[in-house]
Amino acid sequence: METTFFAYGALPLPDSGELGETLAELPHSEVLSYVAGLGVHTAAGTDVAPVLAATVEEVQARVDAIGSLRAALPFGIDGIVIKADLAADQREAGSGTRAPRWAIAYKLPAVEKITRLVSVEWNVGRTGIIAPRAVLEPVEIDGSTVGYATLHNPADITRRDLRLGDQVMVYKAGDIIPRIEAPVVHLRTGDETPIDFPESCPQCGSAIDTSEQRWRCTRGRNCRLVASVSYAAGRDQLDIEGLGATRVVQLVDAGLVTDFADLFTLEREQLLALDRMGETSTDNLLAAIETARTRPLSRVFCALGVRGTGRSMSRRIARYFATMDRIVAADVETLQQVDGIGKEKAAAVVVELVELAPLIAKLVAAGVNMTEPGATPPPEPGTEEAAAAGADTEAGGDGGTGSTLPLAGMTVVVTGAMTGALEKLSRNQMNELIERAGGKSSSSVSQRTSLLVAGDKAGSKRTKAEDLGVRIAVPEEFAELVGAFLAAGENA
DNA sequence: TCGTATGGCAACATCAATCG
DNA sequence: CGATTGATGTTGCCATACGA
Repeated sequence: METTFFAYGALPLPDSGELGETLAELPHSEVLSYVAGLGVHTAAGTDVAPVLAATVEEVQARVDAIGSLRAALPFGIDGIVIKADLAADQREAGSGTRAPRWAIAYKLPAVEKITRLVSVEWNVGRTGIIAPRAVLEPVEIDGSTVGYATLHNPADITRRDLRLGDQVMVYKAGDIIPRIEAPVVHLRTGDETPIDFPESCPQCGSAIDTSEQRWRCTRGRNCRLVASVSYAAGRDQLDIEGLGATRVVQLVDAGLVTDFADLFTLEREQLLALDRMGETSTDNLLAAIETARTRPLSRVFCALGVRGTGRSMSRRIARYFATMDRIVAADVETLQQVDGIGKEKAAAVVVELVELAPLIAKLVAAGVNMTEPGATPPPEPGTEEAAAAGADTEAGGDGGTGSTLPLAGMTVVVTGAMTGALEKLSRNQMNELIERAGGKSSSSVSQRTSLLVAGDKAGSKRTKAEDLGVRIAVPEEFAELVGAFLAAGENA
């Protein structure tokens, strides 16, 4: 079958040089003309070509015109996009995390069909949320066969007074996701029955927390191990290719995985023993897991599945704290420094991180990366020590010249045997490294010490640091913290 | 107090890779 | 070679917490 596409924009490749800059400055209309000039199809050659509109009235007129042309078009449309033409306007509007704010869709009404609501299933998600899903008598809508539709939550069912056996209006929201619009009340026969709500978690039988609109199993993320692990392996988290739902179920059933940290200690023979896991799949999966070990902190943190922290929030948190240690050590006040975290979310995060401590420890033990590349942590809060160290003239806030150094304002003590990237460094070289990174090195632990780098066989200094509550880092973490300065020192 | 950004979820078709 | 599996793209809706 011959396929056609219409270009709706153009983006430069990273190395397109001058063209990249030109494209970024061109009004959208001219970008499209340019693309059309290259011989690429655009909507310009159709009956619903883009037009420049200067007023809201003109926009409305064009929307109406296109709407009335819809049925006669040789292709399907679900709406009309209204865009800011000038590059400067687009920049000013910017983008949210989902879509640009300078382009907005006017949606035409979707095509509807009537079918029967057969039953309702209750699915438990990775967070323990119990979501109702309607089972429909299959019906063809706009090229695909619809058999299910989400009902969101119990209140939604009540609000719309849905009953089993009802004839319901179904459409595809955005021409994609099936959705029940409403029951067709006048088609009722009297044989319809109420929809039963679950009284205990359909997954594990535990109690249900009904205090919010979305009901949750009281065991939360622990209710559905399979869902938690799948989420952790997902594209926006650890991105482990080849680990789909079926594989996860197998691993859990075989008892090989009790949390997602177990993925990192899987052995080849264990995987080969699973159904439909041959040599190729096994080796690919193992390689994917190895890669996952080095994902940035933002993704590892996201994989934990702390409620209210998805992709965006996890990135902000990781950038702010730079290491997992710092995130875990953060109190409610510190967490609120992160954009988008207020009182409630901060408290929830603290509580969940306590629960997750064993899992995090397990991940650390498995060698999973716990740092965010390129992120510089803020100066330690509770800065009496830092202030006393006298190195925080720039921490006051007016300047900021030296504040980009990772150890700015910190007093650091080294003890024990270094490992990893720092293995070959003498104590003196370590001290140099600390100072290059903006810190002050010292040889004894006191109240004024901000960080103790403790290697193997660390002794009394470590004990003292623990007593005083001084932050302790293993050499590997420290190496991450000062990575850039490490390379510089080696060459010198 | 209210507008809004974000998280979380859901349905389906389609294609490529791999297993048995 | 047929069957199984995973990956992917697409977007509306809802609830909630943030933050001005």
